[in-house]
Amino acid sequence: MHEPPVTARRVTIVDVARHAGVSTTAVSKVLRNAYGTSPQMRSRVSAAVDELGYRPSAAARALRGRTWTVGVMLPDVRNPFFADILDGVAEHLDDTEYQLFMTSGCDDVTNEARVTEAMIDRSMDGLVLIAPVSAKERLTEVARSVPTVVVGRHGSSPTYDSVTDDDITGAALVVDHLVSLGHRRIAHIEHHETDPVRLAEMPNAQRARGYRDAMIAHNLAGEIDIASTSYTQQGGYLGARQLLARRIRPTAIFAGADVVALGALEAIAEAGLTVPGDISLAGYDNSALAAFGPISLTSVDQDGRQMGANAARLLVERINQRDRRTAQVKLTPTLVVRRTTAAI
Amino acid sequence: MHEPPVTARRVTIVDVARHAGVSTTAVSKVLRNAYGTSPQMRSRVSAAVDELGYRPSAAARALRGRTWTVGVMLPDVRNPFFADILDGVAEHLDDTEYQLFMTSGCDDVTNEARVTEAMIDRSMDGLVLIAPVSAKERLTEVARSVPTVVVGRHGSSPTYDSVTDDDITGAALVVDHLVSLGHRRIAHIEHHETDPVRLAEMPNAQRARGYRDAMIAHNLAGEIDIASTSYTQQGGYLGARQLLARRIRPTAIFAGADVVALGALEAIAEAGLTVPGDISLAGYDNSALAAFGPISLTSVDQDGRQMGANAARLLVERINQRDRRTAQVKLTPTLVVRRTTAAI
DNA sequence: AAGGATGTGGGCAACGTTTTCCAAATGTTT
DNA sequence: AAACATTTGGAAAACGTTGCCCACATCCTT
Repeated sequence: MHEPPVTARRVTIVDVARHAGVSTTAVSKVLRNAYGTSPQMRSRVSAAVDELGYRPSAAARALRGRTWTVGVMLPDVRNPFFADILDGVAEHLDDTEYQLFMTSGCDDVTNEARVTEAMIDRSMDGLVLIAPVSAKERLTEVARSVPTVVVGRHGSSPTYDSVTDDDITGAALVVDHLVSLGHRRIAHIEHHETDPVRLAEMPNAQRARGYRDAMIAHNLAGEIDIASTSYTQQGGYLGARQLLARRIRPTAIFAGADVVALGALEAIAEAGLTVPGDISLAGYDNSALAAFGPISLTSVDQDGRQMGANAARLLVERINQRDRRTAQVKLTPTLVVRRTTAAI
Repeated sequence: MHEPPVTARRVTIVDVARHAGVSTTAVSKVLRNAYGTSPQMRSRVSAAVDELGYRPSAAARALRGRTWTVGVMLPDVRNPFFADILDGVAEHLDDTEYQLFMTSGCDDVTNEARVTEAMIDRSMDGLVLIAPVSAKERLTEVARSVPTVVVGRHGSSPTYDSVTDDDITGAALVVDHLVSLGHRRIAHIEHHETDPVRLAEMPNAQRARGYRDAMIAHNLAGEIDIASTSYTQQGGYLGARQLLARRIRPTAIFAGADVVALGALEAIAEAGLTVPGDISLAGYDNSALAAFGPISLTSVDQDGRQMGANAARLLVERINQRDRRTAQVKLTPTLVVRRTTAAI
């Protein structure tokens, strides 16, 4: 099928003004409900807007001030935890004029730079960066040119707000739970990290630290056993294989993320062992996967929705008041016990 | 004396022009490598651009021409199949100047309207609409004002291109497979649909039709049995319960989507039956869930990546040539046999 | 009744690009 | 050497908003 392009010219503020018999200034004022408009004019302009089906050009607005657009940088759409955060952001933003756009697949520093640049180029009013891996200076720089909230990365900055989960507490919850079930040989699969800043700021590093601290607190320093791979299903598989090959096998594994636990599940099944009969397993994130019946994974719940909502709130606040002090919101996780952990 | 402003002013094309000692026109030409620039000028301008770290304002560009932005409307980030499509789009677009932004959570007509409006307001150069539910007239209207590709919806339009999977063939693949295993009582769980246009265009309706046609082709018209619920886990659960309550139980269930199969799995387990011992089960989409070891679901693979890549290709083509005829790309699915289907 | 406050509406200059034009310089053909 | 074609670079007008002004009309004080 085919149809010649009908070049329907866009309805502009000028058309509305002419149609209502007022100036463009007047229309603009009504649209933004600015000071200096009589009820009579307001209704005339509104009528014209409706009749003509006028919509303001965000592009033109961008040149003057706001675009009513906020960008969310997502490392990976496939991670359901990020989807929770997104829900929270979206929910909060639904009550406002802002429209949310997101990007995905920013797994490295180069991509992150490209995406943040792209968002700044498009004059977005605010940015939410979820679990960014860029250098701190880079983030600080970005936040200097546009209001920014960083989610899921510890540490404070003079230019951006941040929202995190208390990963140290979360890890401790898991260890406490396993210890209370009688476990002592509790191993951990972590995401490998060497860079000092990232060791301090990335959630994975905090979880590993929380695990260590909690083990020590339970007088189990000697039982600390960490497989250092990555926060992927593959990483979980490999990590679990490492741990299962130990001379004395752990009786419980704390995987740093739910996807890691999934990979571990495969490795455990492959080794002919059962969960939680032979070995207990806990994850982190309480994603939909963890809740899924046949899997039913004990996991730490971060309430991503809440994190997202907080991020959106902070962002809107900062857009409206750029010079207010930065804030750090830290939420407390909870443990959701399911069927992959049991008494020894 | 006043202090200099804290926020560094943006570097504009004027700054570059001054720094290079040429006109803004010249800079613009070099940037877009337009006709009428000497090699000497090109190098001077490029040097100035680099030295000043200049980046063109997409906002300003939008007012004149392209924004180099394409928008992808995603119904739901949580559906991993959509993520595959997204990967395909992103992969293809990475080779171009275009930046991709997406929205999610457009589950109804109102939201879809809001999102498409928002994308048009922001002068995006092109739109990819994934499995939209809006009325066809609405989509046609949108496509009239901006190049648009619709993914996952059958039927052709004079204004937009479309990319689909051949759902009828896909459904037939499942039926053929089950018949070859000796099954005759093969039931189907569909997403309920009444609207005539949607009945013709939505993938779910096509799958139901493919199921019916294939059954008839195998002389099994009398065995056709459909539970009409929805493409959700809950829908799968309820649908399977309906089917299991039949006087003569089906020996195989073809679920219209992987999530539906998951729900069905729960219902089957609840009824004290095993898969594939008592009953065979197949899904559609070959999502990561289907591939996941413990589940290992037989499913139809749509190659979302390929669909996305095609969509991106068509979109860029149309952006560059708005009056070319619309095209419909239909891809052939394949069956991935796993452990939920077995001989009777 | 004069003066000042307040309310109401519009003119106009940005904002940062792109895109015609157009002029000058240079090259090529008679 | 004149006429014409091509190349090179710039001036200036959009594009659709917003926000700072200013002008005028009312209304309220003294």
